Amino acid sequence: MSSPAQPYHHGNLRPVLVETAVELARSTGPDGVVLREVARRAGVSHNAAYRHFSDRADLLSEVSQFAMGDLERAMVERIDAVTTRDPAARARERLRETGRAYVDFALAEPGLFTVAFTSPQGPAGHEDPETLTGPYAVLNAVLDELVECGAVTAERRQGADVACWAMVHGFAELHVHGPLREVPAEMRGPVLESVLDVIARGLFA
Amino acid sequence: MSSPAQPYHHGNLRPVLVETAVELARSTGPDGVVLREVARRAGVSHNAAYRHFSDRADLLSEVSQFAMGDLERAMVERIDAVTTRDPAARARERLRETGRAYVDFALAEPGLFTVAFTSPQGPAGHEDPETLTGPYAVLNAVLDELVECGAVTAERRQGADVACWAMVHGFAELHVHGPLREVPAEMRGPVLESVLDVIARGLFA
DNA sequence: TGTACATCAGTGAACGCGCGTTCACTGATGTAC
DNA sequence: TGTACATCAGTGAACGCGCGTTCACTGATGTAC
Repeated sequence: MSSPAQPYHHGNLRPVLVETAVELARSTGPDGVVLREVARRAGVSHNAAYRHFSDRADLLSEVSQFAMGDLERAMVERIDAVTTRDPAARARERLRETGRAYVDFALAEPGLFTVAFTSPQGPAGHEDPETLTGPYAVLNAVLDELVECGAVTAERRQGADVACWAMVHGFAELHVHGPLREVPAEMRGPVLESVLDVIARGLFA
Repeated sequence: MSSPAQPYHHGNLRPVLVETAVELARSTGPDGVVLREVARRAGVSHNAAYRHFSDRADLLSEVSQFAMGDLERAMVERIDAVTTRDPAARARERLRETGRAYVDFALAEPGLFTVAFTSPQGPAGHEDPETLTGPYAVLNAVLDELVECGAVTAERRQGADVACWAMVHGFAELHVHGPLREVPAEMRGPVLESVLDVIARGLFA
């Protein structure tokens, strides 16, 4: 009547492997996503994974997609929490919060942030705009709001997406992997705000 | 009288190893800097390198420093080539050229750019400002010029260095390793210019 | 309801890879006397 | 000028690592009849 502690058929292995790999990525980055270690932690033989993923790159790409989704969720959550009433002020604040959320995620979850940008399939910005998803789509939606409420002119909307993205991505990279990685945490916040000020002055009418 | 083709004592091995490692980094990035391959290409046994470097990380750090110097040289060269007469316009153009040179280097030499930002010793921005060198110092000097000629206020000078750096670094990262890496080359230039416009409007009085 | 059998999802053993690093050694060089 | 000897800068062989991946296999499941 009692089933063995570890039945031969796991029954739910694929999602468990992804989850385990995500945890590994969280703590050790892309290089930490080692097939044999994932299997070990899932309590399964090291090549059981090959029933669910064609190879390590396949699993890693799954992890990467999850991480990108996590970043997107973090951004959306923070953007939606903005309570400013005035539409233009609200849109401006939502843009700021987009940037803060991006950087905060990178600094809080450097492993996931790194894996999110590791060897994904293709470009994020060249599919049919209708079907855009992910952080880039979120940013674009916020920028479109700014145009709609007149805070950003149509002309300045051109290239604004890449400008915003590059700014926060660069800020994050410099602090996560780059030469600013030793900058104490309490200094980062104020500097980020002044960086966001530069973007704001550069974009808003 | 004739010396053998390969004398036992190389006589100049250390710089040759660094040079070889730099070429390897240029074509294949940090992971391509493999001790045994460096030695192979230098025509020397694979552990001769241990007479000159304590380990692979030591050699790689040398390569990283060279690459950072290369980036700096590229920036200085381009900045010095600006011929604009009017001091304020000249300073503004020098800042733009700083950004263009940074991004151009990253895209032309992705391997060196990557290795330059790979595991260097410490932060670039926390030594005594007097002794600052490298790309960050070059940027700071250009920004100081802008303050001197009144194009940037002292208040806006605060954080301007990180803003500029983050912007071009992020632009470069997104295009070299990131989701924009498939963007065709002819589209990058115009987008970079509009990104530099955002910075300019955000900084200049 | 029972049964034969294809298919699915695991297992353990093994391979090959190329690396960084260490060891014991040797050939060449420079210096004290 | 000669010589003994310490030191420097190479050599080739070997080790150990942990990985990704493949192989032949087996236990469990589901389905057609």
